[in-house]
Amino acid sequence: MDGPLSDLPTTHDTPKPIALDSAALEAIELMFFAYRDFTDVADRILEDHDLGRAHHRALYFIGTNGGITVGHLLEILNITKQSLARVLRRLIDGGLVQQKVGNNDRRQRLLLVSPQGQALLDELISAQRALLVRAFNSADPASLPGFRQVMLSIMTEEDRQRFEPLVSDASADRAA
Amino acid sequence: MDGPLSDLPTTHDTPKPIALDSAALEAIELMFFAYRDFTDVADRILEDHDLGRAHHRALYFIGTNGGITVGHLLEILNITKQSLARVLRRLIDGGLVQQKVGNNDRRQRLLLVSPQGQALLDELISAQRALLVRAFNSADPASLPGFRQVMLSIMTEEDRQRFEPLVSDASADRAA
DNA sequence: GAAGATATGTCAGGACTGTTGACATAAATC
DNA sequence: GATTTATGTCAACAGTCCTGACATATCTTC
Repeated sequence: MDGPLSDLPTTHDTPKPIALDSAALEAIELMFFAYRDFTDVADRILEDHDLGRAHHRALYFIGTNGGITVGHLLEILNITKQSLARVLRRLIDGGLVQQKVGNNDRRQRLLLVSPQGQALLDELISAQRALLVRAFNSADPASLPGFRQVMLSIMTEEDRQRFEPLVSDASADRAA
Repeated sequence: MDGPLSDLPTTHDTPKPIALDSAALEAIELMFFAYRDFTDVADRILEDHDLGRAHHRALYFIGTNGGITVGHLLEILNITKQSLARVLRRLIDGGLVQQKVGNNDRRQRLLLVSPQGQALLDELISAQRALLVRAFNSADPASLPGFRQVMLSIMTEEDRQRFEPLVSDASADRAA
């Protein structure tokens, strides 16, 4: 109906289930519109380079995981190697990504972004980061941890673990 | 270059811009993984009915806006009428959606979900709602308003307005 | 060292979803 | 009556994902 902590129209108990349920219904639409507008700022940049979202995703994870293997990238993206191959081909042929034979395992093709690839990636990240910083600034600063916690909770356990190093950082930090 | 109130990484102040900036970088990935896993639960159901995400979106907004016009649906989805036509054709031919001539304007084709369409939509909504309720339960209850506020702030002003009736409810409520 | 497993690449074909451009019809509006 | 609006449709193209099959090079194991 309305806000996440609203209602309590009845007597006294089971206040949470009802509130969570209506909050979840609204959240379905929050996810749709927020994600669409979030990806939109990158899509506009990608258009200028005749690239799609799939190229963006590959470029992003190669850029933030320099030297990543094809297999690991496939695990992150959760697509087939044939799908990735097409995308990777464009990125490599376009000079945005380079390959390097693995050091220990010569079957591996380690992926690296070229300077041009990094330039494009910087542009994409800046645009999305700017959108998010504006959003964070216009929201109550106290909203941030809540946003983060809910987003993490929505993910599968497997995906959530990708963020855990950052989480445990805080607790394991002072051990140094 | 970046955030509206950002940088100046020099002497002593501006602690927030830096924090917001790194939070925004992490949020790029939060958006990617959370949205993917969120859509995944619906995708699995859609597979059983040989429908795609586009059908889900159309069915959803028809179901939650009974009697919506084609034009209004196009505005919400932000796609071309040719794209929608293909999707709508499947939904109508499959008996999930029905059309009705407009009352005031007989050019309009008002869209309505059939009982079967509602059954599928219920299934889809239940699955996503269950995922979100689980997420909300595993997160701190105080996280919810923050999540909502940030998601709203990420959207364009136009999309945010779709939620405003709900927002202003709280402030205009006591007027009754 | 031969056999099997692994990492990667590629060809072929199909499905879904989005786009542009062009045209058609019916009904509202001026 | 002329124009605009709401909707539908045909055609073609692009991007992204999938399945299935096969090929090559390089580990790993017995």
